[in-house]
Amino acid sequence: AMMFSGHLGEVARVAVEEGAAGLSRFSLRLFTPIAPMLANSAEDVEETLERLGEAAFEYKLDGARIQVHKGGDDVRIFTRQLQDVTERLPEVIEWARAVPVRDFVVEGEAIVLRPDGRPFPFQITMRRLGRIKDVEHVRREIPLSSFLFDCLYLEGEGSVIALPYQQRIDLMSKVIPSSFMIPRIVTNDRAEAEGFLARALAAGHEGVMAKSLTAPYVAGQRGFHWLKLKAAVTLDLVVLAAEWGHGRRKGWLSNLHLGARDPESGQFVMLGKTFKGLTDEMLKWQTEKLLSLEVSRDEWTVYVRPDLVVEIAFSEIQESPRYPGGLALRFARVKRYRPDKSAAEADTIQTVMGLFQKQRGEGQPG
DNA sequence: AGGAGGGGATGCAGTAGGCT
DNA sequence: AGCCTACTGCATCCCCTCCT
Repeated sequence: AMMFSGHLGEVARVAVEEGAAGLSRFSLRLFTPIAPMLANSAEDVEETLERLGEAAFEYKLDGARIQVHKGGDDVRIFTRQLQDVTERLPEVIEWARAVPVRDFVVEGEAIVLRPDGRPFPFQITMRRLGRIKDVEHVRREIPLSSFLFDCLYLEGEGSVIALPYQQRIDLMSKVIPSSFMIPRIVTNDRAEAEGFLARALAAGHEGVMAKSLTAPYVAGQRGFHWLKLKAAVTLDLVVLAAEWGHGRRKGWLSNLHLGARDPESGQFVMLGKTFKGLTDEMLKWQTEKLLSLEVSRDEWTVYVRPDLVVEIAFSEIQESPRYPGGLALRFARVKRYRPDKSAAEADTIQTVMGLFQKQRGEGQPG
């Protein structure tokens, strides 16, 4: 495992080039992890079907990606970053051994579910996955489920990464119990796909993945054969402060502190920071603007009069041990500035708490 | 296509400090 | 001297968008 603890590029070089296969650049060996195939985002089902035509739609679970290698009695499990996490996931070892095929490599998602099958927040899965000590004890309290969506190698077939996706799924379905397969449909019908997406979201999941039926497994690449579809949620928040950037952002105010309005106190509740989504032009503009609003500063940060409103996209609201409001945005990024809005029109902490409750509700029974 | 810019959370290991 | 807690730093998981 030591040799794979380094950077992704190292691993890519370790894998053997397979020029003859053309589309699939790397061959696969058991117990040598291969860089996972990645996805791009799509706006909606319509765009997805335009790009892919008839496609597979699968639930997108907010867990941790796993690549499971089995050779005889030996099982090894790798993360997206190709870390060997075998010892932490006894559940996976058990089902992999139970599959009546000697050798395989499959990919999927490991996630912690509630008894009724709805997902816990990602934080819970992380709590479990990060746990190294007392694994046998935590697995009773935080059991891990697996849902598989691809097959890279199969006894009797060898490497199947060059095969079209639908053929890989067909091969996998013959040996993997259906309860371990990710919920999936194949369609070119917009309404059907939209219904499937709505069910995924209603079940508390992140959204869906849409996948070309004909594409090979393109290791390590973020191509357009796989597209992710998620619910788009944004908040209009107020910039409370900004930190000086590093590297190519040196000299610009980059990392924004974001706050929601609290009508009761008239103050703003910080929900986290972001530096994502900013073009150089926006960096330049906001540096000038924020300096004009400066009220104080320290070594890294310029604090400003709460005035500027930004539209912020994010993936979910998390419980935060760090911020006073007890909530923080996960993967916040700037969509655009809202010069048309004043700070008094920004979204409130009550709105954020409402979204958080709704989010929890979707992950809970009833 | 890859790098840069850094977000939040977790668990773990190490250290500091207080207490018995 | 030994034990407990608190804090910090590190590695790892999840992820995005812009720029070269």
